[in-house]
Amino acid sequence: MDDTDRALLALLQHDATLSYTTLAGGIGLSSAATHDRVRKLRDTGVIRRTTIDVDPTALGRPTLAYVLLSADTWIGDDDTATRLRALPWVEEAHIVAGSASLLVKVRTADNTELQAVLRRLYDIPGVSGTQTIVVLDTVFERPTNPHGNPTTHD
Amino acid sequence: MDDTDRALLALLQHDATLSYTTLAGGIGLSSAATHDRVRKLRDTGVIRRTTIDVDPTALGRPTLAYVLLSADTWIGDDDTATRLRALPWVEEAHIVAGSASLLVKVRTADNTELQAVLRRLYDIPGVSGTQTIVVLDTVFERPTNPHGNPTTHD
DNA sequence: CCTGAAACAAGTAGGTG
DNA sequence: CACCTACTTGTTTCAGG
Repeated sequence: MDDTDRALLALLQHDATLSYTTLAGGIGLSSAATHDRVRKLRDTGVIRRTTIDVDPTALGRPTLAYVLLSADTWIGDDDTATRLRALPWVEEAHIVAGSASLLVKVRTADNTELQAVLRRLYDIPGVSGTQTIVVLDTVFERPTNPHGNPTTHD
Repeated sequence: MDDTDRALLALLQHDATLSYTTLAGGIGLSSAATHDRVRKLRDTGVIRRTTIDVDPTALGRPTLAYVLLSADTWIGDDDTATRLRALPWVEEAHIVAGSASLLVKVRTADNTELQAVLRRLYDIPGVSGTQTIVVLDTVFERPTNPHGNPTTHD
């Protein structure tokens, strides 16, 4: 993982349809060497997958909310994870420190559907309460920055 | 946007390197028709871009936290957005309802770096306080589900 | 890491219900 | 209008150095 790899990752994050020839031009290498590096990044798991970024509004889910789940038992187990995965509105689930146990990211069609999802979250065994943070507007969402932390060199 | 489009989106979310021939086989259409549909999904903005999913740990940012920013003035303006964008640790920023004004997703190398980012967030004009939710473990992160809400047909 | 060639996919054109 | 088959252009991928 050198600077060339990081440059490659940045280019591919921005547009993964770029040809190896174009990528090669961007980093000053031959197309074959570029190909080799990308293959290695895939094989080592740095690149987890090539995917598409879909507009949630176009999919009928313009409403976004973060829900903090409180629990009276441990809900960081596999069963809870399985139940959360079964809910198509849940995009992320994290075990968190603090008074809540779990943080989930939820996308729904509207507030009515959000309410229905909250009800389903309550139905998960161990869940004793929810605190919902409704997103009014998303300022930006972007991929993890591959470049070294700028302040490291201060 | 019919079921065929949604099936296409689901396939591409899972693996955007699939050839049109393979995609075509998955949805029972010719390669050219598949190509046409994908082009339309791109042109209409349903597919925002093709990108790679990079492991944040491999990029040296294994620590994840959500930070709620309180403000004593309005911080939903362009200047605040620009300042947040300038911080490479900030992956998402949302204007939220409730006592906080802004919710930001932050990835850092460790807790020390997280602390440094919090300090920078405080430096944004109008920010009067932060509440940090540290993620101990990510259960899952996945793309927006393209399929119709299962409970719609209940 | 490079050059170069073979296998393959993307993208285009023209035609059908 | 969405789909098909057939073709051209360009890209991926793999030798060998």
